[in-house]
Amino acid sequence: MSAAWAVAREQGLAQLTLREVAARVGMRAPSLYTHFASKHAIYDAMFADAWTQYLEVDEAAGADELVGARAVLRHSARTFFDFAVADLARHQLMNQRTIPGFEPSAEAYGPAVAVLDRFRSQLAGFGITNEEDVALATAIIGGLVDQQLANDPGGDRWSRLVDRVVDMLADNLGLPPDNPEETS
Amino acid sequence: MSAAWAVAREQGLAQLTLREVAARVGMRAPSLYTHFASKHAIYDAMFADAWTQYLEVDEAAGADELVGARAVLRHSARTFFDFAVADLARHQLMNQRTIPGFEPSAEAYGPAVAVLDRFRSQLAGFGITNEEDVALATAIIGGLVDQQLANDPGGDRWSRLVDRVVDMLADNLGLPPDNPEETS
DNA sequence: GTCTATACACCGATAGAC
DNA sequence: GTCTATCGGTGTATAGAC
Repeated sequence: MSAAWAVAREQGLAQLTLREVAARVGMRAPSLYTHFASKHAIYDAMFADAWTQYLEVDEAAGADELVGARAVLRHSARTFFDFAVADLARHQLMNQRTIPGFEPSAEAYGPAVAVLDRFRSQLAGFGITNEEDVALATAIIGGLVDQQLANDPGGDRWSRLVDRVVDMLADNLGLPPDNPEETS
Repeated sequence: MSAAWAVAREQGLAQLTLREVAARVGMRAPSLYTHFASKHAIYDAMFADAWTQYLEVDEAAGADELVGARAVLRHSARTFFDFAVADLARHQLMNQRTIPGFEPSAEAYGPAVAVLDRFRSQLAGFGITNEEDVALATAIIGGLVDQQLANDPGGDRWSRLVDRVVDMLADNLGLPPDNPEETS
């Protein structure tokens, strides 16, 4: 698995080959079929691994301990953005349909669903329960990530917009400013 | 070219093969090298073709003839969204980095730059000249498109959010409501 | 069980005959 | 300009050694 991640990072997710992964663990390509049913099964395990990684990162980030809806959302968005931008191959696997014909299995989707549920309940804590609002929030943050990786990899042209976007979203959702005596 | 588009639509952009394209025009694969230097050269021509298509669609849509900044932006956003969602393979080529190692040539970028310049001058007409605001607008609409195609292809879960997102953006940009006697 | 050796069908690309 | 033949690469399958 870690060999597979290394190859994906170095050569690109789609350029991952069984022969290269096998070579890094001192094997020949066909031997991998003892452990994985196919190349897609490797992607599947990586997909689950990546979302499990993020679930732990998100829990460790402790956004829930902050005071104020906007502060919590800003922190969650920043955590997601930074995690996604830090590893292009991982992000392509987690959030895009880069690999032709690859669809994660139901088991692999488990941790991804857990992450989304965490976000949903976070929003619910601020009275946001509408599914449409959740879809809006994920789309907007995802849009920033995609633009950053596609058009300014390694830079910060869209990274600098994360806080602004969260506040824009909070305004649209009708969330009050965190500090009551402030007016926007 | 039209054969290439047909293959990309039917089998996926990345599954496009020279043999299949050649077969559809009554040739063998190597003969294509007389007309294109490589497979990437075909992608390059398709990239330019797609953005040229959109440039024409956008000009024909006539958003500029509408009255009111928000109405214009809503119309432009809808035009872009519908065009992108109508053809997954085309959108992957135009707006994502789906093909490993493929980077459009400077010539192929021409029409794409023209489209962006059109959008930029549209915003400038409403007093929006900050590059950051342009980046924000493109990221947000792009985010909707990606979510729609990835998580609800053929549906309308994010399509329904286009107007709302444009108004959210307009609020953030400080654009007044189109109808002066209305208050948000 | 675990791995190797071998094979197959496909890919993009090139060389050279016509 | 198009062909055939071929090369090195890929994912994948299977037979058989240990």
